[in-house]
Amino acid sequence: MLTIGKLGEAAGVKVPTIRYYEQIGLLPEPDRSAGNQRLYGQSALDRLAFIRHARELGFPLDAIRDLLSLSDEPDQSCAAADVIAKKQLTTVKARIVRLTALKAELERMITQCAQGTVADCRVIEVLSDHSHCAQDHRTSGAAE
Amino acid sequence: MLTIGKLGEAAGVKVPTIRYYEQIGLLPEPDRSAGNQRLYGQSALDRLAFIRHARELGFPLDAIRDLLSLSDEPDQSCAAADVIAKKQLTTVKARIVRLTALKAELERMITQCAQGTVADCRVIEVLSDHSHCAQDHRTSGAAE
DNA sequence: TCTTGAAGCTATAGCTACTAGAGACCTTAG
DNA sequence: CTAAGGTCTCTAGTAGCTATAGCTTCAAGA
Repeated sequence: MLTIGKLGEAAGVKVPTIRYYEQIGLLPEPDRSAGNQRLYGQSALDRLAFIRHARELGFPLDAIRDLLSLSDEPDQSCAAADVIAKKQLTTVKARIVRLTALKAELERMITQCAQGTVADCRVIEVLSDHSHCAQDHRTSGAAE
Repeated sequence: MLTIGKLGEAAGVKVPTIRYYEQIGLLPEPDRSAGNQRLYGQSALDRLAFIRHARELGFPLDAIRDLLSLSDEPDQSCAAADVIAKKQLTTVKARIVRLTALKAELERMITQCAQGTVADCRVIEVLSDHSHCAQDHRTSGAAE
């Protein structure tokens, strides 16, 4: 049996986050010790690792909730989980495109900065005037 | 003179967002009409466009606040602006590395999903068990 | 056995960067 | 003059945590 601290350590999740996941119903309420402290078994560790891993993959908690409900009912089709993963892949691809454009823009700004005064600073100038943009980075969604 | 709606349209920023920026001190309090409505001039438009542009490049509002205060004093060195931009570039680069690993992982998951039941669905399995990961995507910070 | 310090508990508030809603008021086109 | 739509303030909500306060419990050393 693991205390919440050990569980967090094992799964790589901070203690308040575990309590938060319990609060929003992602993790079931665990058994308690005689002194009211949470005690976790292997299944909680697996579930938490699942959640953490999905978070790392960029899944929002709602999608994770769906995935967990799928795995809680193993007779269901995997198509639903596949749909979720594909949706995430689309999001991730879009973010990469977006960030790559931002990177180019930032690099351009920085290399052109002559280290003089603010009056002729490229960083400020580029930010002030959209016409300086090498690419139109207004088109692919929010910057995050 | 522009009303808040026209200003938002001109800068590509939603009206509540403008009021929010004013509230947190990013935009100065504008003059008001006889009927208490905000009226903006060119300088507000410039400033708002700057903010929006910096947001699009992923700068957090705190960094934008710093950049704005720098641009208010054009005789200073622009080294500080350079530092802010470089920090942002580092963040963006890290996110790209991270998201690229996630993309590979999701693609692998999807191709391996046999479209059967959840019991043999790799999507669930891969997310449950870190050892299935093609790359270690644990190393480069939070998923956002 | 006692004690001390870490770890746990609940509850509440705060964070970023907005967004949405309620209900009243102002402005402008027809 | 009226009606529609823009604007006003204020509050609360969003995601996904993180931090704080003030308390209790647990494990290890003296």
